[in-house]
Amino acid sequence: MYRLLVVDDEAKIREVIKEYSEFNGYDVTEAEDGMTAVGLCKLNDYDLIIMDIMMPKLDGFSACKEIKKIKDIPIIMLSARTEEYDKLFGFELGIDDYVVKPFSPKELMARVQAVLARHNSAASSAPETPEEMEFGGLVINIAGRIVTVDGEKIDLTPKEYDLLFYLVENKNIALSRDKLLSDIWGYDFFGDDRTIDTHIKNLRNALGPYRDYIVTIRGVGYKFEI
Amino acid sequence: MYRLLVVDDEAKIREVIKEYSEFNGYDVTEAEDGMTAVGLCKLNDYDLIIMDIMMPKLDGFSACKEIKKIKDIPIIMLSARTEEYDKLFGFELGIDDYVVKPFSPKELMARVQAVLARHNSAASSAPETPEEMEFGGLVINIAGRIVTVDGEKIDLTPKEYDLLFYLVENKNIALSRDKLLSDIWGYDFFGDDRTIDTHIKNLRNALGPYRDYIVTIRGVGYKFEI
DNA sequence: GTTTTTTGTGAAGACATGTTGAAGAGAAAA
DNA sequence: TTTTCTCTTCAACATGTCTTCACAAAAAAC
Repeated sequence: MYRLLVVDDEAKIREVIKEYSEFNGYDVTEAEDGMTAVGLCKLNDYDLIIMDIMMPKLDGFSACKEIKKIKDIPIIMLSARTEEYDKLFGFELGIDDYVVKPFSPKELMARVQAVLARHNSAASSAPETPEEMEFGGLVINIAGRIVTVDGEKIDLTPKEYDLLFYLVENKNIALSRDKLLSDIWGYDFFGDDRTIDTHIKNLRNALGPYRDYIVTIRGVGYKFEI
Repeated sequence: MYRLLVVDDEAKIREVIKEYSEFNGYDVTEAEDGMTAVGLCKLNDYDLIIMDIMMPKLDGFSACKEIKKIKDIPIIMLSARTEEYDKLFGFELGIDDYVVKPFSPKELMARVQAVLARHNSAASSAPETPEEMEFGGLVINIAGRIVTVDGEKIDLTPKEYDLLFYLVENKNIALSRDKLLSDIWGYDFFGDDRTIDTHIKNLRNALGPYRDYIVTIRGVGYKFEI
């Protein structure tokens, strides 16, 4: 049975979350401020923490920071504030998901389930993504971020590797420049579309005999075709 | 404009919800029991239902069950009872959100908005878009933008592909040149109608044995007939 | 059957897009 | 700070694509 820690200063919110969580078979502990939450984490083990940002004594971000120092427990943040800034800031601290108030219990539960599943599959030795991907003589070692061409290791810059990996992950799917930019560079990148072209060029050159795996789709973008 | 159905036996509650909803730009229909609500749902379309649990004739849970059989309308439940049992049951029946009385109208409105947004994005972002469309030996791979004729891949220019895809998407529908132009080329295209004819010609040639799927409708335009 | 209207087709110029090398800006490492 | 590596932008070039046009062919109207 999974153990959840629910941290919020509003009793009503805690109660709703607790009831839904218990219905879903989770064991719930409540805490009403960040300080208490940190203390509880020192002494007990939890599988997941659902925590509000705005709290007395110790806010959610600070509490998150402290907890992450002690143990690697997945954290879902609650917030009434929708500003992007919070999200970014939070994610850097290792937050696993983010739910904006008012949320529906159903949605929250779905996220809890997703985060737990993600964490478990990562911890257990049954990864969804294989260690390596092979396409003829092109081998991508994911854990090591190493790419070999006919057994020979090739040098790729970080962006080149990310681009290759993304293309391969979505092989046989036409990917627009827009999508590539927002998914690899991030939605906050406001540069030129054509940057991709240059990286594609460099990547193709690096792939040598396998350069043709990367297919241009005129008027759209690129795809990895196998 | 969104249409809400408010179901509660207390006129005062209905009135409050109606007032706030209309202020927020929603169109509201009232019903005072579950039986009436089910009847209304059979005959009308609503975007969201706000329903009390405790009602005469047919309680909220039973009504919810009945309505879900008919149509997939998001439902927000109201309840004065905080017992677990209520929530559990509701959860299983596919309730989208849950508000405990006494609630603040502001909170309820926020939830209405959230549920509507979620439902809409879910509906629009996950339509039944098959991976492939087949018409005899003509296969269109949508994700990869690849068209094969009797297993053989054919080369299509961007416009040719877009045109084919649009025709197929609207198969058996007569499409005027005007409509084709504005929907494929964009409303800001001020060129010649006859441009389409040339593309149709090229597309037909590319389709080889399946060229006759594209039918000319004299005086109007073209259609994909299957 | 002839004329008129509409569509089919091939060719060619105009246009748009992708490729590429180079260079400077920027970030990371020394 | 300096050096090195990476990323981004730019512009010239090559190539592919689109649009237009003129005429042929077909269908409809007279």
